Amino acid sequence: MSPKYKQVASQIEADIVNHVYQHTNKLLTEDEYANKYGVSRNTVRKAIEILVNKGYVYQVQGSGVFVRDHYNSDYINLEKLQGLTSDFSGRKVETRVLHFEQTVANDEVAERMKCPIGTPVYFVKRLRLVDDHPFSVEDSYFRKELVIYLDENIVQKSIYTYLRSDQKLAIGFADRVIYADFLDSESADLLDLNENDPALIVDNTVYLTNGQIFDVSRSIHHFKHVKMLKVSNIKS
Amino acid sequence: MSPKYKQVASQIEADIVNHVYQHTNKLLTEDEYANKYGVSRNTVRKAIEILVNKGYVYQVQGSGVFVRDHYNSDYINLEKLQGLTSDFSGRKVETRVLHFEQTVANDEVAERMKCPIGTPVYFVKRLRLVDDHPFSVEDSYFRKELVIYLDENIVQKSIYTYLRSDQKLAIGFADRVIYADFLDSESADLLDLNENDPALIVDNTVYLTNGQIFDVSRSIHHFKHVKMLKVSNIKS
DNA sequence: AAGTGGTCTAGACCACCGT
DNA sequence: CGGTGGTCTAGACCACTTC
Repeated sequence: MSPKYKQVASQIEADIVNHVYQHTNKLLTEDEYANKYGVSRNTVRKAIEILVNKGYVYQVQGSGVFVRDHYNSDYINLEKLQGLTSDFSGRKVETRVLHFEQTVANDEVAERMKCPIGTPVYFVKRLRLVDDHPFSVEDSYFRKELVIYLDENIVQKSIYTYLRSDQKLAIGFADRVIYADFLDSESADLLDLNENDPALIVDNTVYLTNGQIFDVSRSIHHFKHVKMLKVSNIKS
Repeated sequence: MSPKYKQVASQIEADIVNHVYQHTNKLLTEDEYANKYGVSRNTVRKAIEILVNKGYVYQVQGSGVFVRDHYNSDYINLEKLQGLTSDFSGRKVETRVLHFEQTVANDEVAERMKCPIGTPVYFVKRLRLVDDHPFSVEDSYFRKELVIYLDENIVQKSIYTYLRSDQKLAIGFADRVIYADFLDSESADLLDLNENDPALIVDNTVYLTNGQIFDVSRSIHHFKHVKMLKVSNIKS
């Protein structure tokens, strides 16, 4: 049972997607939603806050909440963390596992994971495709003591759904560092590009709620097909 | 007079920066802050939310709020929108205006600004340096009807501080699209790189609170010196 | 069982927008 | 001036962690 503010957010989001507010681009007032859904105004405000962060709407004090042009389905939204499938809903998203093994952290991985060299880890190399175009190559390492079990079947699907639901892993937060570099020859082959083309790279570090790092990954993206989007409000 | 929750956030932030919580990495409880500052618990929660978004702390239900390793001064934090000076506090940040003119939107700018071709705009080209290293080249366009006035002196300093304080412009929100591409030869010269090296590019679109676009810019970053950071929590 | 963060309410008052 | 979002309160109850 998800909390009320998320339910309200989903309902309003569905309305937006279905162009309910098309005429004026203006949402109902907070009081109106509070009545409509039988919740308090603060709950409505938390719901709207989610939509603001997802880039669906913007708020104007004294005036109302308005629908924005929202970039649909062409960008990786840095606000959402659920993975490609939700960013590219309606498009064909495919994952190929290129390599899966149980190994130990070398010096570079140990540094990124802040763990000793030689710590047991799972290594997964995957190629992601969107609409049959190679999209990104991802190298992931999972700390074995923390994820307990992983195999090639699980890795083929959504690793995070499995870790969260089946393993009950308490995932806390993640850092992503975004930068550009020359494309290496191996990734170039996989992405159908040339060595030394530009590459858009994301280094991802995922922490448990207790602050331990259990997953680091590096995604090398196809520079022609991948753009990231960040929506900002001028507050906080 | 800024709202209470921002004041509380600043105080706690100062405590964190001054290593007040170093021993345990644990903040006070929400009730303790509520008492300490004479505010309600919800106000404390809004304050902590800001710190979470800035990547200073993370929350664990039933346990407490904990200080994180925070990346200081090496990355552009995508959460903050205040510009380079605040990201690289303590380092030398320099801006050189390469070009300033009053002109009209061509088809590409008109498309990005969603305005008619021929709309009067200010064009500014600037080179940014950090610690004497070329950092990025930025082309900006401002819609003349909306910013009213701009000149070479203002453009040398913080354009946004001027627009906000002096022009009382109601800036609402901004989109940033991040991608990689080949470096063009002009930018390569300015950044002290070679043509066709990788480039990390950010297309920025800034809206007024009424939804109008008044500024678009494209920043071409030095791929060796620039990394962007996004901190995410596993909620919303 | 006690401590602590997460959700939710009902209501008050302020700040800003528009007519 | 009325409408609408922004801030703030005091208190209740739930969910999870820790002991």
